[in-house]
Amino acid sequence: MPHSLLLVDDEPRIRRVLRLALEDEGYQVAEAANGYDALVALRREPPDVVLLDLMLPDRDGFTVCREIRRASDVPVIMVTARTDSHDVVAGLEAGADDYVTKPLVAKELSARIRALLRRVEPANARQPDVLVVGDLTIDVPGAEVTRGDSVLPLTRTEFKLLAELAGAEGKVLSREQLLSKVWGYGYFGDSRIVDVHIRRLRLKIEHDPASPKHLVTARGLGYRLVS
Amino acid sequence: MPHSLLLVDDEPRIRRVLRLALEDEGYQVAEAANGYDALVALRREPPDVVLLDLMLPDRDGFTVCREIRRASDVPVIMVTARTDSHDVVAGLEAGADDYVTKPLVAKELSARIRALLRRVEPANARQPDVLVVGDLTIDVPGAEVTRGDSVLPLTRTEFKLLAELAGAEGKVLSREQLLSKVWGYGYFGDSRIVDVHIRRLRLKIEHDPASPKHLVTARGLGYRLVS
DNA sequence: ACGAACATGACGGATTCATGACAGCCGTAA
DNA sequence: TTACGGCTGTCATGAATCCGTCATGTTCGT
Repeated sequence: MPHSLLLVDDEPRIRRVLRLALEDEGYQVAEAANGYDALVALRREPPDVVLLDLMLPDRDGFTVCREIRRASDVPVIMVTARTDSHDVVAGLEAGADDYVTKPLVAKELSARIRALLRRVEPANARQPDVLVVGDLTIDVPGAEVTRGDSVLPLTRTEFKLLAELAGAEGKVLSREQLLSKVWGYGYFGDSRIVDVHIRRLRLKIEHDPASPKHLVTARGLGYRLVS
Repeated sequence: MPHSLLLVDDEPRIRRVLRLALEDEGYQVAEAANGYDALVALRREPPDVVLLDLMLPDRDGFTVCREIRRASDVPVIMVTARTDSHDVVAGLEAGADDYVTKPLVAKELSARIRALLRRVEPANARQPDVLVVGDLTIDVPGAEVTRGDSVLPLTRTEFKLLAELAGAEGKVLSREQLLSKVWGYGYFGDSRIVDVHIRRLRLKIEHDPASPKHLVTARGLGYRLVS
């Protein structure tokens, strides 16, 4: 899913130029023409980053930035024609994360947005890395697989294999794909080793390993995990 | 406690000017004259922010930045005379958080450092001071572990190890991760040392050290602390 | 029915970890 | 200063178990 930006500037022409450039970089762009609209848009549809011009018709950008900060932690980049160092300091003190001056190069703005997102994302991406397939619960960071409340005693290779298959649930993964993901790219042994570990996995996770219901063979293609 | 900066620049004169200006702003400044020294200083005494010049005698700043990123998440601000937008993009892509051009105004640099710290600090400060795992209470600032109302006599290394594992409760930490967190990045001995200290910890915190219930080994992966 | 692809079971070598012992180091107390 | 005790890193050993390979049996698609 693309990252969303909120572009706040009163000049329709500048908005249009920036929007096109940023959409070209793969962002989804919303617009606001003044501080009030910006705050409304911010609350209605929180973007990943706000691009804020300093000169706005209703109130100046510093004030808007402080008001944004009161309501949200969203990253703010000030985009303005005022190159004075004093303004930079004021902008950053008002709570902005970055301050770039017009005329600006789209690539640079995009790079700054990425840098900021790179810094902010991990805090938001606090989703527990737990996969659920059928009655199996796969705790990736904990390297543990549970069914009901019993822990399945998987070995390292078995766990990695299962985790890969579960991460692509329903999709067929070829032996080669599994080899490179589980065993690493520098492996030159027989790809039949996958079969053996699949079997060992089946013995542990299938109710009837002889006729697997979850860890299914895709003859001639590879294997597939279904719930 | 003041924030610490690592200033990487080959020009002694520039270092002196920046150091004075930044100390004036209340920062504690360490210096490195080249990329190698920077990496050494980084692992010996991790700063809160790195200020990195692009032109260094041994290797260029982009490379140094990437090498820093491989070992650490520390905020990096590139400080350089090269104003070309292409360099800005390259610097940010190399993992830098910000890019400012000389000649620079101390107040602006300071404001950018503050903005960056403002963004980064909360992520680091999210670790609570007292961790509770099972019947153990781990007082991190007090460096004390209690069970019930008796204090467990842990050594410094044992305590750090336990604190790291408790901070990532339930997650498997590899020997390498533990080595870098407990022993520091600059340790090149046998990683089996982790095993030995794990054992010593078990003798002190497990009721039956021969079959550990809390400090569990994840064969082939590392260790994990569970309640 | 045939060949190819996969399943199955077994085996030996290789990893991996637990455990106990030991020497160097450091700070403390005498 | 010296002696001492506790902490740390290293090592050797042994046991557990994991992994890759192979030989053989079975199934599937054509």
